[in-house]
Amino acid sequence: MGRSPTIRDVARRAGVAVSTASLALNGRPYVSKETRFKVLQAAEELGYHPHSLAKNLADGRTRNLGLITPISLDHLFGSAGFFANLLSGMHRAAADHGYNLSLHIADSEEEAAACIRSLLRGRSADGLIITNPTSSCPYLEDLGRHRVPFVFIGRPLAKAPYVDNDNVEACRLAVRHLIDQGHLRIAFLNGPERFTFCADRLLGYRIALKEAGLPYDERLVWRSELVEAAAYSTVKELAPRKGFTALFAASDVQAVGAIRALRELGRQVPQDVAIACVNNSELAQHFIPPLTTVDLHEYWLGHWAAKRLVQLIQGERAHHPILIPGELVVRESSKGGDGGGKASCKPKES
Amino acid sequence: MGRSPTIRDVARRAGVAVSTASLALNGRPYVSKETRFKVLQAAEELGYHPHSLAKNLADGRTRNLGLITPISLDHLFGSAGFFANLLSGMHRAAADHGYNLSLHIADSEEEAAACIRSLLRGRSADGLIITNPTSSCPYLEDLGRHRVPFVFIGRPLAKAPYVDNDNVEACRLAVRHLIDQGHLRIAFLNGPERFTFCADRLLGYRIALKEAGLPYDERLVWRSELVEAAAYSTVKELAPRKGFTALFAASDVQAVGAIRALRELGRQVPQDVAIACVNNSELAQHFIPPLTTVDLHEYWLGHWAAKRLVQLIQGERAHHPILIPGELVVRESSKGGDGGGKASCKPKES
DNA sequence: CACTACCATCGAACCGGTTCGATCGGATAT
DNA sequence: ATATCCGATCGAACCGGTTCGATGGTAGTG
Repeated sequence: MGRSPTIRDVARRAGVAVSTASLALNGRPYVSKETRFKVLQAAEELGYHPHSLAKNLADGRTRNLGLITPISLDHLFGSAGFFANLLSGMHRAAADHGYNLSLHIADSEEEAAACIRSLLRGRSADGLIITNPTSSCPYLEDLGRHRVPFVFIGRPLAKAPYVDNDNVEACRLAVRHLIDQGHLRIAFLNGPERFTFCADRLLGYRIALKEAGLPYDERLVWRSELVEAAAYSTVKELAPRKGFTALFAASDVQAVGAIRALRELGRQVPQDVAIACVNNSELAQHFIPPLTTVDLHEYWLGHWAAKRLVQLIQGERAHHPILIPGELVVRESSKGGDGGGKASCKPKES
Repeated sequence: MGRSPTIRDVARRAGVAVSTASLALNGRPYVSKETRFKVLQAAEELGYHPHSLAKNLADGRTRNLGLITPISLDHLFGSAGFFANLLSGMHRAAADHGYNLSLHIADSEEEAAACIRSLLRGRSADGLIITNPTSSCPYLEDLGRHRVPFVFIGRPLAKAPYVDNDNVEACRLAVRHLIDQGHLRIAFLNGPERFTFCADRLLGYRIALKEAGLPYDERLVWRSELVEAAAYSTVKELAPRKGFTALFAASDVQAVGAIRALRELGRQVPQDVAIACVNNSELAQHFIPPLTTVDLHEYWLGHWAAKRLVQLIQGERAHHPILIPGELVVRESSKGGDGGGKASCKPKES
């Protein structure tokens, strides 16, 4: 078997010029019905399929979206499941628009910057999706210079297009739920300040309190890294001092660590302390007691990130951020019944 | 700012032919020191960076590895964390060899087949990594015809190159551990027969029993889908009948379901029943009690899959499968102390 | 000194598509 | 009947690299 047939082979067989064959194969106008038919038939007979690289080089589009994740996976929002769902939605949206998704995992932000630079220089992606933007974002300058569209996943500090969970509303929902259960003093185990989503979650917490006319007590707001052990030791240290009947954790692994600490302090969940958290992972589902939590719909986060990026590539002036609503899932850890509100997956544009 | 400089710009500026510039830029022989220097300097001054698409088209290599995952993510080995780690290792190995990783998630095997066909026809990948092969593998014919190298992750039924966890040994280790704890009647909650890794896990279970001189009792081998609810109902139904003091589960979510069922049957873990399982996920770590399990080192699974694929692309006759050893992680659910054996990450070639 | 090797370099062809400008013929307008 | 326009088609240039065959010059060998 020889090499694969090219468009020239098709043209020759159909008895037309190469340019005509190209027009016919791409379903463009200015080709007569008969010619189009001849060309398509020739292509069919030869088993012709266009060479994607050649196509890309010729028209200057790569049909590629680059996903850059500048954080080692085990730290990604404290949950690998999150990432998997994100990917799934992103891939679907990309594929729906005829784009490939190419994956770039970096262990540090510098590595991510290097990776981005290399993608830009090689002109190997039509657009970039970048997760976990931080305050430094060393690649911003490069991005601006090369005029390649990009979208952040997560709220960046710099002014740039992004898609994020509606963290404020997610937390408002969860805390509101605890309040509805009759709790008046609700502790908040938040994540590190350096994450913008932690700032947003704090805001949601405060709004819920305010709406209910409850005082905001700084002494009830704690911080730990987004891992079980850190949450455990933080709670173990700080919990004994203050009176509270419920605890809201910024992530489910933190909730789990908190619960372990509380138990050792002689307080049972949910009897003595009600718990709610964010991030409906496998852990939250299967933990005993099952955790009341906010499902962040990561799938849609990924989906809209890709979709928005495609819009930008197509030249739409798509400014405003996209916020994906979360959905409260009530389970035993907060003592309530089951069920919970349904939230649609149509994002709200802020 | 004009368009990016091309190699012709560089050649012109350096006062050499395009072909010479190409040789110089790629560090190939037959270029004098001075010429090479002139070219590199010109490139530097112009800010030249090669256009990856053009390069790929010219030399016929895409520098792309396609990852095809023919299973919706939430079913992926019953664990998204597994997938995330897999990706991480795969990406690293691919990057180390100068390859991109492009992601293709399919919801069904037919979709995966379509995706593979499209990749092959467009000649858009130098090689393919395909997860979760099944008995049908409708794409095998296409793969053979296009002569594009590929590697399966997981043992396929057909004869084809693959990388997999050493499931047999992983399970032998875990069951052996239960035996060492003094258990004589060990139930096995396995996954569905259609997965080759479940067959392998059963084998490991049997070997461990045999080595210890324990009888194999079919009535102690159960099956459920790889989700918590299925495991729960299976154990709830079957556990009351048979006497056993330990249970080995093929995955950690199954272990969790089993534990829930056992509790409802009035048997505590680990006091009444010791538990061990496979798949060291977040869930296994943080569950109460923490689960004794086998860490499958998915990172290395992904890493070696990519590495082996690159070997195949480079023309090495790399036949034998690669098996990644697992590592037993002993936790409370099996009542033992802590620690556990260390396994190296150098794979064993069978 | 003639003959061969080989290094350095060059121009042209090539990879496989798309696109642009020119051409030609037939239908419509004047 | 002639000018105008437009649909269909063609050839050539282009995208930005790599590679191959040819050439010229220099050094080594008999």
